[in-house]
Amino acid sequence: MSGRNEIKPPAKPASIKDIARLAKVSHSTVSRALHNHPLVNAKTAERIRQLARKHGYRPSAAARSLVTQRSFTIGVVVTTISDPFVAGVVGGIEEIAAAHGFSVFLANSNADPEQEVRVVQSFDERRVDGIVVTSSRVGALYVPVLSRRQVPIVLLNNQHPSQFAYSVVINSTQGASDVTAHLIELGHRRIAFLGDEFGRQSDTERLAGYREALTQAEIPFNRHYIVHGDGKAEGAITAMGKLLALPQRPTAVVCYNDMSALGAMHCIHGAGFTIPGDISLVGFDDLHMSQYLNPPLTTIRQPMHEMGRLAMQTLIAILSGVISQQNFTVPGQLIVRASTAPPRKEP
Amino acid sequence: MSGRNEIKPPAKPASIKDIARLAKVSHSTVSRALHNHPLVNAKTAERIRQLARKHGYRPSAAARSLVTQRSFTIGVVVTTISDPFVAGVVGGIEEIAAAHGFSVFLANSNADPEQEVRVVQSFDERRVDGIVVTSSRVGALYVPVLSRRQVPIVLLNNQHPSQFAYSVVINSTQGASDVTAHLIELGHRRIAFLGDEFGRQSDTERLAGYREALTQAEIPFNRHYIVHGDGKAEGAITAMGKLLALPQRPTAVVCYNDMSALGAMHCIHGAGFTIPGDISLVGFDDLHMSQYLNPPLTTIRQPMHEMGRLAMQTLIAILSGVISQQNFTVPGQLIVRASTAPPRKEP
DNA sequence: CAGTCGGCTGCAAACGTGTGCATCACTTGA
DNA sequence: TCAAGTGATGCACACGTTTGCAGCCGACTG
Repeated sequence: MSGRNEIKPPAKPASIKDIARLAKVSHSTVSRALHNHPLVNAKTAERIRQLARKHGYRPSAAARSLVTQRSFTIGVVVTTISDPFVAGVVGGIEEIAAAHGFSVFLANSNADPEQEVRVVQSFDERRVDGIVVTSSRVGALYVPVLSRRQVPIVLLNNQHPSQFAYSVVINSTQGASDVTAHLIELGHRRIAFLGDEFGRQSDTERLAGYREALTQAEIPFNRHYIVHGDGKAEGAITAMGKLLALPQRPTAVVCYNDMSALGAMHCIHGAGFTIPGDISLVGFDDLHMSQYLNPPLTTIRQPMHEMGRLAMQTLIAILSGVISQQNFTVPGQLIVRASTAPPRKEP
Repeated sequence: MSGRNEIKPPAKPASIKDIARLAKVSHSTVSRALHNHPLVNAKTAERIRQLARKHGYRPSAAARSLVTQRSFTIGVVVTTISDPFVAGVVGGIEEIAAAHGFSVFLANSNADPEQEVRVVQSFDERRVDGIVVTSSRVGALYVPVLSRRQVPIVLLNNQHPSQFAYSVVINSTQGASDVTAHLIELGHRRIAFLGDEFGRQSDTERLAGYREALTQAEIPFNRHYIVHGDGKAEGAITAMGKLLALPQRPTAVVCYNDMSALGAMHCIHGAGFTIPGDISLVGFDDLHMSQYLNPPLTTIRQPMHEMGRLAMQTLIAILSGVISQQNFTVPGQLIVRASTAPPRKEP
């Protein structure tokens, strides 16, 4: 927090009064002309607009929002923008925001509570009109802001949903169930689950979906087949190692997400096994790269871009006073690729 | 550009005058107390600060920047945040920005000129203190803003550098030369280059580096070994297909970036060849996933996060009035992994 | 010809903050 | 006792907009 000192101001841009002086009218008239207000003479208005264009006049958003009490900005908090899923979501948010004249503030929290507090303060000072929180573990932390300033908050795939906020979530249970069912249909019975120890809500739900499919097929649950990584490739490698060390190895693994599947894939290949020959592998997300992996990954597609769009559309609806649905659950779609196949025949 | 109408304002937050009323002092005193100005009584100041904290007072950034003529915001333009390289850069920018009390506006241009104009206008209205443009083809487009308002602009890996702006670029020539030399050292002589038809500056430079290494080793240049994709996996697949169709296939391929390498890898495997057995493959970027590919990818590491940090640090230096170096060229680092090996012995 | 009305324009206040300058109370020194 | 000085505070203006209201001018009506 240093360095906010001794900073020199840039050149001053043209103000509405400058334009007024040039047009020989009051600044009120200029304001009205630029807003196409009907109460200003058509010819004068056109003359003013031309002058404004000529001098590259841009109204100050700060001054405007001071009087209108609306900033036309929203804040987006993410754990890290380097996560490809998060980046996809942010892309969707930004697209809709821009189309409606909103600018978006992006802030990384790095899952650091102290940093999250700073982000909230920053958004508060900026008087953002709304907030989207993606994949955070502490979305609830943002609720105080909401209660004080009535700023609508949309939680996207939050790990700790609050009933006081709006939300957009993937149907984790259904997705995990579908992908597990797909493996069962192929003939697998020794199916493991590689979760994310940090993914509270979604990990629980995906595990539930996995178990649901097992139950449905009357396959007994084996607790040794449940291991946990960190939702990234690194943690998945260790976790996958544990599965490979089991006396009776699984013939298929359901991974928490595609990045975990990538790590697991790396581990499996490193140990000299083949996919899907020795082990079938599935992910969750359908990241852009997943279709090009070797082998291409079977997974549950999470429409990240659309989810981002939906979050922003919800925000705009709320701000427009439209009564919006509180909670959206979007379905995942099973994408079958070459990383899954029937298990090898028992010798 | 619809929907900026009929939007209801949120609850009004506490203002400096509210705090002043509660503390029974003028708003000037409150302002000074919160800035730790020495000319206010220590006890009064503490009392005011407590009151402010108790009522969750946050000064309005808009009002402040109106009088100080500084917004403590910067604008970041990217073609698409879904590009993992771009996301890494933005992460670095945001980290430094946050540490210095700056907030960042993120805008996607989608490489659409019309959209770029809108972004410039938006940043102009918001009175951003600085701009970072990443991997754009039209960075020059932002210069008019600079000339009118003296807003410093830092171009990061821009495809059309302007001598009027600051810049941070990867040393593409050196990187491509190093990675090509690595292949030559392994014994390859039939080396192809798979470029990016849209990457003006960087494609030219990487191609130059490739040729430089060939010349150094006295390997004749073969124009049939030059093909172009689109910098993404999709385009690389088609381009790689052309190389595989050649009567005398190359034994190694230098790709424009890791995403292209991913596509090429997919194509090669799809055609039944092995890596690095039949063909050695190298990329450029060292994306996070690259180390986990099958096989792990040899590439040039581009320190994206650090480049983002450097860009933001440069911006802050300029804003602080420190005379900063105009152009930074950062070196790439050769990372050797399993996608490269000596060529198979000729039969 | 006086009065009214409609179309256009300007005045002034407000939004929330920072800051130069005047002011006030009180202490100190001669 | 009075002048000067010191420390703390308030006044008032500025920043660049938006907007309710008053006012002006010309034309039309009775």
